[in-house]
Amino acid sequence: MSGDETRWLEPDELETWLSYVAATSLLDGALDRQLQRDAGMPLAYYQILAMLSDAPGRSLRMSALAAITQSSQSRLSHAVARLESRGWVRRTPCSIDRRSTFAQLTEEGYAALAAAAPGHVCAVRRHLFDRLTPEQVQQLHEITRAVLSGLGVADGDARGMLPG
Amino acid sequence: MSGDETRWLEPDELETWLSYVAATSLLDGALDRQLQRDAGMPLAYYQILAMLSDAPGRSLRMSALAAITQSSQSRLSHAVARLESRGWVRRTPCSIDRRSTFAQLTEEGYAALAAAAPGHVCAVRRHLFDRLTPEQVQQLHEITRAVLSGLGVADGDARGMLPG
DNA sequence: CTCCAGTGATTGAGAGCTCAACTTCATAGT
DNA sequence: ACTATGAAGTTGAGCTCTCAATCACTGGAG
Repeated sequence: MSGDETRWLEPDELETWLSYVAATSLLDGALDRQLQRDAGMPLAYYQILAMLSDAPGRSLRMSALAAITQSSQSRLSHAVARLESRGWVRRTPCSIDRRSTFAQLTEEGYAALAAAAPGHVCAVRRHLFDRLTPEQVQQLHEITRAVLSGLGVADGDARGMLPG
Repeated sequence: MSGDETRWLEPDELETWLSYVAATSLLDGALDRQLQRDAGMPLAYYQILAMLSDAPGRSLRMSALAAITQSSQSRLSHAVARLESRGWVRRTPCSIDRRSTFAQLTEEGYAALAAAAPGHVCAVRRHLFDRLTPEQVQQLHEITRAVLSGLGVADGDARGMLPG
């Protein structure tokens, strides 16, 4: 903490960083707004429903669901409570380990996801994949994998997005 | 809206997308937590202070500040109100156009930014740039530029990050 | 001059998130 | 069996963000 040896960003790194911040926050905002407007749910809820729909029995332990959605347990607990109040998710206790709770997608939840999916995927295409060459998609994958490995995440943790 | 011609994501696109979502949300969370812990401010506030510090007179119109921080006017207004209550920003009316308001960084605000900057830049390095090759930095810049152009943003809008 | 559409900014309500407790339960050590 | 440690999940308070409504002002059009 003594001495001033901070390595500031190089000009090209700074440009990249500012561009990254702008792009990710705008992309996030655009997807969030699209889903909120057309499906009445924020992006975070869509991701929860999508992960559940892809799990065996459309059901997962809360802690597993938190892990694959990059969410804290507290955040997930609040979110599932709200999803449950809409009838999209049902919570059931686990008989093996009575600390655990399973979150299961209801039929209504599945229907809401299925209704939201086309518009969402279309928005992801329009804003991201339609703008990139196949090489850039590959590069982006490598880059995000590198970042993830630095944040202590094993690759291939997250699965599924399509309902079906 | 009739017919089911949704173009779902290809397997490699899906992989990339999931990896992207995980990486960006974790990176965002890590930077936010670092700043909140070490400097008592969220990332969004740091970005506001940083943009102000780089402006002539350390001062910008609210609408200009909103634009370069990718923030809605409402969000910025709330944020600046909170920053003002901490003494980090001062609001002054514009005499030319009396609808406008200038936000100016105070000395205390500059000091808070200067104190926060080393830790923040270090975290950006650790989590992002230290994990990428120079080619990947270049690729990331191209990719984010492509995304920005699709969201109606002219490049080079945002400037500055370092205090000084 | 008067009216009016549009811009800059603020406000309040409500939704969602974070952080720090706290409860309940499992398990390893003694 | 008894205790300690830690994991799973929930809760409440406080903070930030979004959305819609609103206020104040500007710049024309008639």
